[in-house]
Amino acid sequence: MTKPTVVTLNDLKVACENCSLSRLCLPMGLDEKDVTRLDQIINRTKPHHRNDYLFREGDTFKGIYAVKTGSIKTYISREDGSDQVLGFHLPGEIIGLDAIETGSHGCTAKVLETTAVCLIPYEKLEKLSVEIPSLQHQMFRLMSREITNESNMLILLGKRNADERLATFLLSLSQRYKQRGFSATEFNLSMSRNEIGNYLGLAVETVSRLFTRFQDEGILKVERKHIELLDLEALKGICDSSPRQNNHQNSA
Amino acid sequence: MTKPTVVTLNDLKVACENCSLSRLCLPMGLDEKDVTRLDQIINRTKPHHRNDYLFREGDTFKGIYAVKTGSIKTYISREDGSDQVLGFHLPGEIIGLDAIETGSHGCTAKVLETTAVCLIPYEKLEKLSVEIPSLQHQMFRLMSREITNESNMLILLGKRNADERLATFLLSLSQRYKQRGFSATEFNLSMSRNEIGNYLGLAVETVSRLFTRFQDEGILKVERKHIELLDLEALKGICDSSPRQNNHQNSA
DNA sequence: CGCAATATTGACCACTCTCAATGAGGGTGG
DNA sequence: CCACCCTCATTGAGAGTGGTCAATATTGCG
Repeated sequence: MTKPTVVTLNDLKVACENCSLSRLCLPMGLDEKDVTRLDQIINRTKPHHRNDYLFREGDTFKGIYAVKTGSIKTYISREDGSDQVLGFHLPGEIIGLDAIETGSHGCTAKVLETTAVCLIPYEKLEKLSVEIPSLQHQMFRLMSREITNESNMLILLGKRNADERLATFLLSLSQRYKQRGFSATEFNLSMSRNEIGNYLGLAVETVSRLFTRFQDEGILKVERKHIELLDLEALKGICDSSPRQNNHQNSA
Repeated sequence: MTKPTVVTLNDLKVACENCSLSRLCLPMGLDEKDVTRLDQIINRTKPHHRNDYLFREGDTFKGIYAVKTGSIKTYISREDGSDQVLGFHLPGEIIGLDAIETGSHGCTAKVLETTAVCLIPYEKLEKLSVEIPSLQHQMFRLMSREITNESNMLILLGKRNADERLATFLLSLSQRYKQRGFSATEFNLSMSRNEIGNYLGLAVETVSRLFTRFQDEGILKVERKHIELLDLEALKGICDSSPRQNNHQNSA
């Protein structure tokens, strides 16, 4: 059974500061030798700049990326030119796990601001996972976490109104920054209003209006990219409000 | 790199007919001895009946379930009593991968109709994956696939109108049944209208109205649980229609 | 047989999208 | 260094999709 230790993506985040997955595994029982082996397969890449692509839809899958600093968005394009933003990826987070199955990327990863990433070649990672059981264990957990994250997103998009979506989104950013040692209440939004709206299934205008309203209500202060969360409790309250529809499908 | 073979969940589905994961691995290079080992760790359980629980939110994670026959829904409950259906799981599909990380289930799995499942104890599976590299490989693919599936769902909920959601849902069922060797155009809906609506982020009434309209338009014929898809091309056409909102967030 | 759960249908309305115009930065080039 | 432009953000007005409420089948189960 997986031990419910507190060790998870958090630790990976710390690890990534050193452009290494080492600390991801250390607490799982990896010895120094194994850590070194893991470090050795990781490619350090030079910093990427705004609008660079880490990979595009259809690209051959080379490996997974760990964000060191900066931020990345992943999205899928449709033929008609419309996009769907799948996620924003902050330092310490992993990108590309969805490409393992098919061997090619199903989405595009675009750099939002100057960003440093590590590339972990998948073939080597898989081989190493066979040799280092605790690495395999951690990989399973990482992917499991990803599935859980997406499930949470499904709830947000399926049942939440605009207020709840934006509040949830802001709290998510807050928490993720906090875990990384940054301020939980003051940070910069590296993505545009349009990208936020796209991600949350809302029109840009709705996002903009909500920012204005939340600000009027004293919940936050926002000035272009800079945002300050003044009342986290209020935001949490918004997230917990009653769902848009009270489905009674728990019948049978 | 993962080889883009056609071997994937499909094969697992066939495998599950024998209440075994064996055939999942056979094409990946497992020899007979390994297959036997895999078979040995799988628990065959007696059939479950409508409204039984495979597991509930908070239950300790014992292992993943493979659906042999029947169907399962997974959902998350909120304090206020409302639910969010996360998915419907047909024969050959896997449930519970999201619980690996935390060691306890984050959602509830409820039986929709008389259903047979296999329980694959996770600890044993993980150990075996270390010893059988191609099993580990397949596990990674399985989880990756799950992530991709959920991403697709995000698009559906984020950008699609009611017509597109229902059409996509029906085609998904169609395809999954087809892969299992059942009819792609005629099957029974084991879930209620309410559960469909909940899953798709729509009100029950909307689902009901859409069924009626699709029927009037000659796209399908539906009688309570029984459904017949008369015009698959029309359904596909509905899925490909223009998105609800034409976001231009692919600016930068 | 009767009640409860499910499904269907109609009327109404609210949330959020769409369309449109304006404002505010940020970058580029003269 | 300023003018211009282009993108992004904000704000307003109107419309439409789909949710809510309610009444009525329909079915299935005890």
